[in-house]
Amino acid sequence: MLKNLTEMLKGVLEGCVLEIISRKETYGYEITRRLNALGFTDVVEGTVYTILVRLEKNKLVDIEKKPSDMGPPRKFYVLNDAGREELRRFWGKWEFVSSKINELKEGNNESMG
Amino acid sequence: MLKNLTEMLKGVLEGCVLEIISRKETYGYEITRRLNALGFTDVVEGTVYTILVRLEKNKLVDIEKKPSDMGPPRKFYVLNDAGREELRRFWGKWEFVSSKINELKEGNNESMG
DNA sequence: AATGCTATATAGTATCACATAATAGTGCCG
DNA sequence: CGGCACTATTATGTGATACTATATAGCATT
Repeated sequence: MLKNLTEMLKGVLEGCVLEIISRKETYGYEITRRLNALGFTDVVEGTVYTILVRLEKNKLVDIEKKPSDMGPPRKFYVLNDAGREELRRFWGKWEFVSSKINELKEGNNESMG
Repeated sequence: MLKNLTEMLKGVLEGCVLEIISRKETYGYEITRRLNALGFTDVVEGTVYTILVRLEKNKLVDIEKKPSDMGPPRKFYVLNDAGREELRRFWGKWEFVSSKINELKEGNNESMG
């Protein structure tokens, strides 16, 4: 698979985590597996947990601890209003940036002087 | 226009600069104007020059200094073989990452367990 | 008791875009 | 001439982010 996507994931991985949480209440370990299944095979738990800590610090999520019969207790995350608004902004940025980059890739040079 | 695209541009701005250089021999100031015209209005010269220094350090470009009748001399950049290969790899990564993110956005969840 | 899977936490690192400022050439206007 | 605007490059330092590496711990199977 493709290697070293690190830099390209900066600024989008947090948005991906927000999107995943928005779908259904979930927790760090499961989010990591979800990202791996998506194709981001090199993303590890440590990376996701730092993002989750950041989301909590920025008050974008509500948290609830629940027992698991598979191992230690899980911390479940749910988007709050601020989180949903942040997710909306993220997709707005993504639409903008990705469309511009694809424009550059396709060679649409009309905007040039 | 959209604000604070900084983090999302990490890992892609260098690729954009490579693509712009691949089109025709050009220099830092002009590349900055090109990116601004593309829509990345907040990108400033300082940012582009740090990228150009990096490209030079990584031996992805050949450089030629030429006089200008508009101001100080210009440093023109041309992709070499390594630069073209790096650009190819960049678009490969971009295709991969952007397709996966769009997949997540559209809600294609088949890949989930 | 050892291994493996599940589950979270955190200190430290590398990389990158960006802020800021300095330097310098050209042309214009007063 | 003096200042301003535009062109053009260089360099120092900062902040944000993904990643590395490690530690801790519950549960199940061997």
